Amino acid sequence: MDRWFFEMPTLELCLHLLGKELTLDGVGGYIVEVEAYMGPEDRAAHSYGGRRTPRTEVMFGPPGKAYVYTIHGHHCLNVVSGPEGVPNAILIRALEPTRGVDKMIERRGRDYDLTNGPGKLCQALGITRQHNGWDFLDSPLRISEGIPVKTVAVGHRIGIENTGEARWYPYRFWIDGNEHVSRPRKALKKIQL
DNA sequence: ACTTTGATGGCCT
DNA sequence: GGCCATCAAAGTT
Repeated sequence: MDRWFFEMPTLELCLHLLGKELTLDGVGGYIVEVEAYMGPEDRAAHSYGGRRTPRTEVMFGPPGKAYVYTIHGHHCLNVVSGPEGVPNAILIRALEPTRGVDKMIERRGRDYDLTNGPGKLCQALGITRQHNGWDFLDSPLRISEGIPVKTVAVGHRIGIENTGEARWYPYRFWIDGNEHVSRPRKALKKIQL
């Protein structure tokens, strides 16, 4: 990937992140599910209304960096999207494991359901708040070329029932038919790439 | 200093 | 499908 990759509009970047390989220190897999969080105008976003706090600060900076937050004792990884100053981010919700599976099994304490959820994949890869702000182009946390994607399914996002109309926004994207998607849902529509 | 709130996961029926 | 453990971050007093 190059710097331009992360300059794409957020929803477009979602499509292009699918199939890419995400790794930390040689452990990781193909990105198979993501969700967009569209900053100030998206009630489900941590940065809704331009809310700028120590937690959300990294989203106000340049795209291509990691935004890692904790919830319910778990960690979740986002790719900060642009344009710079607009606090958009893309939540990585699921991977298809490719590298370091033994390490993932050790960290997860089981040999199934290793990376089919935002908290699970962070545990499997060893991602914590210490990785907040890391650069995907210039750190051990990397996004690189992966596999071509034929069909992307689109649906509403998971776990944001208390956000009014925002819960229905079609901002969830996954590789159609992939076995590692966190919570199978019927697609609102499908996009052929 | 205290209270509320989840972009979850695991286990249950 | 539902319940709830759990804790950092943010909001409130």
